[in-house]
Amino acid sequence: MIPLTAKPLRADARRNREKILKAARSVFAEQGRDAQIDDVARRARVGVGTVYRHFPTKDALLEALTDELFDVVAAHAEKALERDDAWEAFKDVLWFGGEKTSGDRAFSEVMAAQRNAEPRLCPGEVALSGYVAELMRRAQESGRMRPDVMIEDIPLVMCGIGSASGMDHPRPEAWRRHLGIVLDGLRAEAATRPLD
Amino acid sequence: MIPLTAKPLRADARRNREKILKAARSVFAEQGRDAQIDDVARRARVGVGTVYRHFPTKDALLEALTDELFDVVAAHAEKALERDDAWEAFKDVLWFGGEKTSGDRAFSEVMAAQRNAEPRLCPGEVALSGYVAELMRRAQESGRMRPDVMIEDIPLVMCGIGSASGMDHPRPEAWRRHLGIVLDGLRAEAATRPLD
Amino acid sequence: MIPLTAKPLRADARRNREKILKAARSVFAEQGRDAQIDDVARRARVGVGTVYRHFPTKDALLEALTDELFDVVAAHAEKALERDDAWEAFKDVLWFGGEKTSGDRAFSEVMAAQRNAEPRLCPGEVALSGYVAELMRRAQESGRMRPDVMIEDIPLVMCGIGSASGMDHPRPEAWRRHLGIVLDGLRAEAATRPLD
Amino acid sequence: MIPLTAKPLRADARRNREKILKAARSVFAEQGRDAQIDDVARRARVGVGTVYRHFPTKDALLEALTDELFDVVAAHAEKALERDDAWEAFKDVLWFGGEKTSGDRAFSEVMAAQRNAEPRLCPGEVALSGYVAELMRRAQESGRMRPDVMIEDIPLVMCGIGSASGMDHPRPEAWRRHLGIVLDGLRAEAATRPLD
DNA sequence: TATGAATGAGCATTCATTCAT
DNA sequence: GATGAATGAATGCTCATTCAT
Repeated sequence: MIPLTAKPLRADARRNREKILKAARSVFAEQGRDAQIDDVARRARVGVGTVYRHFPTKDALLEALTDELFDVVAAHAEKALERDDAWEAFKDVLWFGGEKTSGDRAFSEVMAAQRNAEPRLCPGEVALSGYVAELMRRAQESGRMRPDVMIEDIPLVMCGIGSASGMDHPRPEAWRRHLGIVLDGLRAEAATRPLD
Repeated sequence: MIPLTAKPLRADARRNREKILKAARSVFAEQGRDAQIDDVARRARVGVGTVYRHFPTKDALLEALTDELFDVVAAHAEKALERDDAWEAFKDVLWFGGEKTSGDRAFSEVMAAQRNAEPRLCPGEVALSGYVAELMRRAQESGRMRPDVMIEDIPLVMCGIGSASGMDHPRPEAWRRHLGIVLDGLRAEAATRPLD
Repeated sequence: MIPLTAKPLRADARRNREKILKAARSVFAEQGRDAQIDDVARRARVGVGTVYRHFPTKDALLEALTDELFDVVAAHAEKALERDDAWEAFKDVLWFGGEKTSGDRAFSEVMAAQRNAEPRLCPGEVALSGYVAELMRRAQESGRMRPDVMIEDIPLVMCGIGSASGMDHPRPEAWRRHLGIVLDGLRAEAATRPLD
Repeated sequence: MIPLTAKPLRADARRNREKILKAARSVFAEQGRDAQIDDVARRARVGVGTVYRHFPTKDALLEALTDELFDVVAAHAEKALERDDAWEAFKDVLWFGGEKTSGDRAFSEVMAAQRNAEPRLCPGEVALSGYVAELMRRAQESGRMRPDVMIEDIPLVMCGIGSASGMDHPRPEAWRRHLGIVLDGLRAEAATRPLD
């Protein structure tokens, strides 16, 4: 990730890049993908041009945010693989993902938009998918997770959580209750009949 | 609802209104809330002006669609109240809601957008909420549904299902698997610990 | 060209289209292709949207102007074909073309820009080219025009004339003197040696 | 022209200036005056700032290129004054000018743009104009050049040639054929009637 | 009343120029 | 001096909404 020849000027450029990402994160989380680049620039205390120097299009910026999210959760999942109790590890990853994802209006919108176009898979998403699939395999082997769940079921769970984005107003704990229910439904003992 | 003085021209006006609603339904379901009014008009084989005569703003049209959806599901829920087995009735309502909701890109988007504004409650939603709450009370009383679920948890379930909208491409049954898991998690036996 | 079913509303729409073309003609002639669509709209006393309703992009508008110019000159050339004296007819077409072309900053700029992309040939240009080629063939046969000129030489003559666009300030007759010289150079007697 | 106090650093500064001019020449010749300064800087392997240190504005850079061109041609014209045959010398200057000018998209664009603003006369252009005027006087005196041509007619000839810039794709010899025709039209014998 | 043309605020993006390093 | 990141005014185009026919 870190180039061997770190360029000196990158110091303030990188700082700006971070400022922009941070601002974009909050602006898009609050207002969704329809938020304006000018708002991002303003909140980052930076000119629009600077935003465009770092991210060639609005979509590129949105992708950067999404990718970053996946990277963070993937990193968490990778560590979780080391735990002995796969089921607990799996749950931990979902809770962590919920923490990072819920309340981010743009995230679910971007995910949704992508499905209706080409489902661009960023590296982080691929990695995350692999880690979680492995955790699920182990958790099923240990008899804790119901055997009929597939990795394809997980994105839906995350989307459900993400859809609680703006819901924060009344009850920020809403997604936690939701994930609690889902996780209970994923237990081996919960299965009343095979899923489809 | 029905005006006392039924006007004669109402015949083809109502026909137009239906054409518009039908067109809007399919256009918004396919393209989400960003779809253009012109597209709706074109698919309804009607001028834009006519759309605006029936629905003063785009949001009003979107609301009409949402309200209608709630009305349909509420009607179904009202009938479900007559069934003996409250738990089965409850499940039936959710399956029915999923059927109506999934695959409608705009529905979840509208719901999401609304939360970040004033959470306008349409009559149908209020009614539906009441019916489902009653079903839940009975199902909990009968010991089939976990006692710590609240009516507030249900919208999230529906949102999760709705978020599977565009997902249809790969697997149209995705939302069914998801609802299956959630319903299993809602059973009394599934509860591993109280929801927050 | 004229559709059999003339639509009624086209009345004011066509009027607007003409207003826009007229305004565009003068704006682009004065300021060149860098003129702004907003200026065109303002001069046409019309909203920007209206310009875009009639011409989907700035380039489309520019093309419409160019095409129109070619159409007019082609029509003139077609009539010129009926004259007995081909050489006089040929000269007449060039004088007419100069009249229509000189002083139009955008015309030469568009022509130039096109050469560096795909040399889109509009119907009018194709037609004009055919008529002029025929006039040249006859004029050469009659011994009035030098036999080594080719139709490909003519666009350059017109470009030369067009390049006198802004020159109007000092001497609006500049292009006439230029064309006079060129025409003399095109006479059979003028040839001192074959062109390349 | 040469400052009295030659500064030491001038060595690599001048080298940079040359690099920039060379790069600008090719970039603007290829892409016309709409080419970007960043492209020039990149091709010169220099930062944008360096370009701006040497040329305060884009227009200044463009002017420098034009001036240089005029200087070169003026120098050629000055030498041509020494020749005995003024008509041959005159033709030689035009051929030389064509050689330097054709294929340079920016040159004609700049010339055109200038006419619509203040017709800034650079020293080279003034000089060139003087030399060519003298050549014309002599050529007319010798009876080889038609007596009704004026120095003001020459820029138009050069513009015509320049307008063949992008035309190179199909036929790089296009401008030569054109100049051949024009020169024939400038001969005394060619005149069929006085120019205007 | 229906139509669809007209409107114009709004937004993404570009690029000449400035300035901190 | 050189660098290239930052700036932000400028511009092409969209689309919800209005209104003349």
